[in-house]
Amino acid sequence: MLTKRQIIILDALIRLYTSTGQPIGSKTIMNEIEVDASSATIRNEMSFLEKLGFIQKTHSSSGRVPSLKGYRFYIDHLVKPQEVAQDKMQVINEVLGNHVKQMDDIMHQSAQLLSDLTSYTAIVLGPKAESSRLTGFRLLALNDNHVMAIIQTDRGTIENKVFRLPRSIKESDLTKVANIFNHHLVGLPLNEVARKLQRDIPLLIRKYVSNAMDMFLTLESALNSSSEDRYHISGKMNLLDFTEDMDKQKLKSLYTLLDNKGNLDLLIDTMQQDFEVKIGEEMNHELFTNFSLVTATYQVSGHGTGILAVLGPTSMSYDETFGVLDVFRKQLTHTLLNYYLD
Amino acid sequence: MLTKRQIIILDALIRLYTSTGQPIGSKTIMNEIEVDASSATIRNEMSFLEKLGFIQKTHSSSGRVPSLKGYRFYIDHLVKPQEVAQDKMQVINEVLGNHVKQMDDIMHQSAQLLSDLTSYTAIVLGPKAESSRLTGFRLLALNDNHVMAIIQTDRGTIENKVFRLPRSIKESDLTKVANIFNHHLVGLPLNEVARKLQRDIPLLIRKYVSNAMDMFLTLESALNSSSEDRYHISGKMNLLDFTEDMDKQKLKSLYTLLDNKGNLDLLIDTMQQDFEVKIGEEMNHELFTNFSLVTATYQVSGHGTGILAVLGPTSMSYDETFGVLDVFRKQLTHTLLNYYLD
DNA sequence: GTTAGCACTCGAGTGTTTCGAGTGCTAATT
DNA sequence: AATTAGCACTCGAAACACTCGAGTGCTAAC
Repeated sequence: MLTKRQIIILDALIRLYTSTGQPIGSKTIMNEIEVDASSATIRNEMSFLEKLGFIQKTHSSSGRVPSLKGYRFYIDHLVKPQEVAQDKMQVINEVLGNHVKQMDDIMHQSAQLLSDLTSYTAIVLGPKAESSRLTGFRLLALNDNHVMAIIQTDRGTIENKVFRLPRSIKESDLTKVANIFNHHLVGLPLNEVARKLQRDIPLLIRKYVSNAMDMFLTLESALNSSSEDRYHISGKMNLLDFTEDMDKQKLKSLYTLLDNKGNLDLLIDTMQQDFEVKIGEEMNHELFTNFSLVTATYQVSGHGTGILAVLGPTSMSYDETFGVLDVFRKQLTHTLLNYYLD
Repeated sequence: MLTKRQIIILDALIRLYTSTGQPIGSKTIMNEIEVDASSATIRNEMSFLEKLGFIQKTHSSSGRVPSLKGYRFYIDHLVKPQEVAQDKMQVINEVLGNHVKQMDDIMHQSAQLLSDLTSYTAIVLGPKAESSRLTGFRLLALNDNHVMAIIQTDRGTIENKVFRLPRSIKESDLTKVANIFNHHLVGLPLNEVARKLQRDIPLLIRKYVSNAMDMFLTLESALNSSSEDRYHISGKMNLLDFTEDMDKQKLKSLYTLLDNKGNLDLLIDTMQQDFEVKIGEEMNHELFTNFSLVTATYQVSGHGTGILAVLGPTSMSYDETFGVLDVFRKQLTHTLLNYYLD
């Protein structure tokens, strides 16, 4: 168990380190904290904290930096979400309060704002209900060989895909196909829909559409895309400020990973709740050892849960990030409630 | 005017430099070229070439590197498009020959392949006819307050946007609005459509849709997006291999620029023809002084002109890039002709 | 016109030195 | 028993000197 003074020292060390980026020595801490103790005393305490694994040296006579265990302790017990400055609040209110028309715009602007305000990388996931159902399905003949499929869910998502059919199809056949789809698929949860689309439906519509495999592939991608399209990422390049230790090759891998939205699933656990922080090694990915991911969820009652995430250096200012995220989650809940209402 | 020997030396110097990246000395050139001349003679010739501005030193006793003027001369007179290796050809044929279904996929895969094969950054623009016309316009009520607009052009492009209307609108009114759109807009060139959308139409539909400004903004963005959506960029991160001289700040600017497709207009002149190369300063942008942009056009008869571009270091292998681009333009013409045909 | 020969230049790499921030330990102090 | 002043020690960063070699320009001879 840590003594009060040890906690104060650890707290000060982490605050100092996250704001300067430099290893912190005993004198610096002495000048920072209220406690009346000489640098020698603090050195003793630091040596103790090091033995317990909360802090470490970069070389034998250097100051100390927090270790993973140190950060973990800080985040679990010492973080004080920082209040967001008035001017920043105003920007957030303006941007998100503004009556934006499209869901994508809201998400996109949130991500951008979040990365701007934190100077880190922001990832925003739109709200997703646990099991949304298919409520509408339409096929629309655009011309002789182009058809548009429109997929609606009970959560307000609308996806559409245009695809070409191998041969032109009679309008009447198209209607029949649409009817079959409506009859067999509408009302089902999306995962069920995907399954039926692969198994049962091909048999049913074979007589109207001869070579429909392409169509199914496309439709399936439309169903899935709602998952990939949930990710909005912004400020990727802010990470460059924290990658001095990486070589070119690693940088490439890092950005290839971030550019490919499918990979973000690996990073972000969509089943988490409230605030969570993954520090460095906790992300289980070599490339991210020097990064931390702070995630917060937001609820839009009746329309599911979304996620806000900030990816920054392990030595990021957690206080500030927590503060900003907290404001965002509230504002976003509010904005989206309006969005779904009117 | 340059003598034959001087040209041979310039040619060898550029080839050597583009393959090693190091300043080239007289002895190296002596060993490379067929001409029978001592290193001293070559030194004299190099000194002459330097006086004319084709090559330059990096410091007073260094080897020479090509100057902008040198590259220009090389590209205008000496480039020999390199034949593409058999195995690479096969990959190209496989990927582009494969019967891909969506235009976007073709473009996207082309960009990716092009950047893979060159190890530079690839930008691909889909074909665009000089003046495509609006051939179809539909409004589709999805539910009480969501409407989908579908825009078709005579070149096969199909854009669509979903937007919400402030209040629910009668089905019949919607039809009337759609009729007005069809009557006044269909058949016109797209730029004309955009103009009318701003000026004449609002007056006409005012009585059916009270607050339609949002709708127009959205529609306009759909019209324009067909321009932004033409850009497909891949292999951005390959540029990292050629940015050792850039600081973090510049890197950020560079990638912010490339990430924002709207900015690519600045880089790529859509009115050019055949092969063109912009070398370093010729791009008129500080960030690109050490890069070159090689562009090639491809024609899909009756469906317009598209652009292939490769962005790499000024010291890139132009021979290879020209070779690859030439194969691509042919294959892409072929692939797209098929695409439009069936 | 060409070339061998040579003095000269400069960057890259390597080793040396200095400096200061920081530590751990010991002995004296409270 | 906890604290602290004092001091020897450590190590990285920065500054500096030295060497090496690839390359040049110039001159004089071919």
